[in-house]
Amino acid sequence: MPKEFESEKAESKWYDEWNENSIYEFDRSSDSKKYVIDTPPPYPTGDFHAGNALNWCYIDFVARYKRMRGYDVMFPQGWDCHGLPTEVKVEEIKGITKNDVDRSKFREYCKQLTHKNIGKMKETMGNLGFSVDWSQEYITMDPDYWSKTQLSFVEMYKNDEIYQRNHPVNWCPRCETAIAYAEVEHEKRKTKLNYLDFSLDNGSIEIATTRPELLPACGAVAVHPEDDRFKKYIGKKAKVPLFDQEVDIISDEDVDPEFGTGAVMVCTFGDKQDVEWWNKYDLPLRQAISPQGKLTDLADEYKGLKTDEAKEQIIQDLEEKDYLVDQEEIEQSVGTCWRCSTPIEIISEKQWFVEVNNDEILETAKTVNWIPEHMYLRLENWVNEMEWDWCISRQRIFGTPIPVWYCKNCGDVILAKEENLPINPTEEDPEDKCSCESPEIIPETDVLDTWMDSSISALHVAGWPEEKYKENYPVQLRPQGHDIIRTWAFYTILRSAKLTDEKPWDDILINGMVFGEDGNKMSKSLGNIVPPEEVIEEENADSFRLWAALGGSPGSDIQFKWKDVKAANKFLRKTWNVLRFTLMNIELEKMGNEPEEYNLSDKWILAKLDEVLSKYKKNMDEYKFKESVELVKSFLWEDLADNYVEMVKWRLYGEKDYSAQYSLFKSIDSVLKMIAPFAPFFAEEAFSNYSDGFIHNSLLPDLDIYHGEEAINRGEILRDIVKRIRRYKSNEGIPLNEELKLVDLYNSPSFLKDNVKDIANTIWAKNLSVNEEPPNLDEKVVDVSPDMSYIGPKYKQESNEIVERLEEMELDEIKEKVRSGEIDLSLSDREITLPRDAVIIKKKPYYKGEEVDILEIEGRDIIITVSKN
RNA sequence: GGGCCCGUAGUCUAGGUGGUUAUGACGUCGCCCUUACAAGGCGGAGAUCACCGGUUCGAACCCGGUCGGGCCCA
Repeated sequence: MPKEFESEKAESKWYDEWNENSIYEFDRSSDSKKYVIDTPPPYPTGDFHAGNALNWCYIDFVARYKRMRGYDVMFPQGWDCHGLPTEVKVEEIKGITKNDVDRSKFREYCKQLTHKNIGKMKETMGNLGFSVDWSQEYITMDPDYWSKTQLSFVEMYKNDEIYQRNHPVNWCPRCETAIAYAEVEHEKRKTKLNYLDFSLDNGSIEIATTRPELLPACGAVAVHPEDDRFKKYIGKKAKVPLFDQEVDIISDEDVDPEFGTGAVMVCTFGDKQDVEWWNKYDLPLRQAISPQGKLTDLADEYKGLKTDEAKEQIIQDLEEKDYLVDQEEIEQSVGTCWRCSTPIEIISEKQWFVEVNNDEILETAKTVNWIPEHMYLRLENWVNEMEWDWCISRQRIFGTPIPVWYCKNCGDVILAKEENLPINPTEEDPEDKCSCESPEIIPETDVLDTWMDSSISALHVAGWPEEKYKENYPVQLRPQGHDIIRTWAFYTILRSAKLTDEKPWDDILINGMVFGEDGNKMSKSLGNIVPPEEVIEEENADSFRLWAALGGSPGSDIQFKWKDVKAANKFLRKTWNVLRFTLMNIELEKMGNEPEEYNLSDKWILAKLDEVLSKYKKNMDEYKFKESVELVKSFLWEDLADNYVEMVKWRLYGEKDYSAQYSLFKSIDSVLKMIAPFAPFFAEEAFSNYSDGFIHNSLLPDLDIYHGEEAINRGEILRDIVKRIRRYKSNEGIPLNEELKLVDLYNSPSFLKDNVKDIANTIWAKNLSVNEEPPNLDEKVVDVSPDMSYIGPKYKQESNEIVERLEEMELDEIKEKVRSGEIDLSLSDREITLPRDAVIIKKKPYYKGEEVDILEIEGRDIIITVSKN
């Protein structure tokens, strides 16, 4: 076995071997229990970053672990291709706009770019060793997939869960498309609050607005019903400056009297609040902004100006005509397009919507097991403030086509037939004519929001729409980041509830965000990005994965730290060396048979291993990766390497003792299997030094050779003695392989008599005696202190006084009382007698005669005396 | 402004159901090459458990408040 683990060699070798041998392939028809994962289909940006990597590490830990527990695991990988970023990128690369080429050409460009990006990301996934079953790969831009998206649309349309109507939508004037509420980001920006005079029949009312360019869209002025300044105007009319429309003065509780003047104008539409009031008070629809972000006919002379140009111009005119009373700089939160940061507008357009049923979503979400639990609250919170239905139409090209046409004659919607899907209405005609018999149709050119594709990923991987999808549905696991709970998790639950009346998954495992070493969220602009590739190059893939496991628990954000990666590497090195030691000292070919007898130290390590294995399984079942790795690490390092190996060296070297060989082998083999899900390359490489086949194809052992308290307790006594003497030697500057003349144990449990050789040979004692009786030494009581865990619950309020009395007493006096067995105390209102248990007695042995050292073991009665030579 | 999470040595961190001496890692200091590993072993120093108040015989832990940080949203 090589001296060191060569990660580069292992990484380049095993990933290919695993795939060539198809060891991660899911077999739908097999009898074994299934474990299906609804892997996130990432957006193919070409960059698989550290945040993705954390998410995928969690998935891979689970996938590999479940396989080793006998599950047939499906770890698929999809790609959520459609959407704006690719279109924008294509326009940039090709130096065109989407309207310069025909639709199919543009789609083709988008597909090419997407394929290229997918290739890059797959490479990183491979480098990190993810056990994806590539035979299950899906790409949402492939007609195969979008036929499913379209089918879901058709089904939901038929169930009246999708409808089309004029409705205010969030609109990006740059991208010229509607966007969903969830795609709106909020940025703090500085702007001017303008104080304007609206004239009344007699006098005027002063309102404050940040958007004077919306004056032509003004449909009302609103004040608080209790506002004494304005009460008298409620129900009257006000005249909008420059545009002269007369609008009602209405009152509403939601007006903040503290903001501006306490009077606001209500427009079509400045913000969500306007939409609400427009609905509530049935205000006129005054659309002053076009889909291109320019002012419309309503704006008279300002028509055709962009909003910011219009704003400037209008302010200037207001000033000239004395309507502008004052201006004030304020900070404001502006809704912007998630893609291009352009401030969004709310405009009324004919769009397609999915009905959002809040109760149904929450009810379904509640039946899912959220890890960590509190992440459910984020969804609940989001759902409870949902007021609009989900706008699913996008005025773009690269997206799943909406499978409908309109009749030119009567305007009816002609829905595509299920059996004709996938279909692109801009390229194909419907099978049947409209019911009005008119032959002329207009294809729908809008495409679907990309969340319509990705929100059926769970259904897709389960095999929907084939009937047998039900065998795998709900799927077992959805892993995802907490940043997309309000989108992907939300939409998936919504769609699952509508299409199947079921929850999409049993468990949802949430991962946090990745921060850079400076403590900020990794981002290009902060320059704190560490790409996974860099870590693999500097250290190795397994150490990166161990960082992901150890850096934090699911749900919590996790900071990238090089020193964690390096520490992980040390753990691997230590494991490698223990295996190397093992293989150098065992007869590998014999390992199939269980030895007939075990030594106490063997029973101890095997019982300990049994305990570690069962805790490990419990942790892994609960997605506690950090705890799992820590558990294995401390077993490997402390129990196995620092103690067990030291205790069995003499048996391995001298007697070639089989039970020691076997126990050592079982231990390190189990350790490797437990770290295999976390460090797959390392584990496979290590495994190949002593076994055929793949470690990732093997099962986690169910050890039941020795277990239980007794073996562990007794073994720990043995370990403590050996450890104590090794520490003694180290402290005394005695080389560990130097002999000690005489070692005597006192107050020893009798079973240790069977372990004289173990102890003597481990610590190099020429002579060793084990005595049950106390040493012929004097013991000095050095301290008597109250035992609060006894006194507290028993004496409650009197506890403090008891402690005071005890502390007042001289050591000699209390010693005397302890000796007599009765610690009588006089409290303020009564006399009590404490039993011996109420105090903790610390003794120190000492020796009057020759040169021996006396060692104690913390927490044990055993006394060790040592004569060096 | 709202919801959720979090404040424990220089840094990161463990601490079901309250029990007095708070865990581990990195770093730091000292000693030691021990037939796998000095990228190792043994040991030391380093914490008023953010702050204030309450419940309790007893609070890092439970309750209330304050301050600070993070995420998501308005």
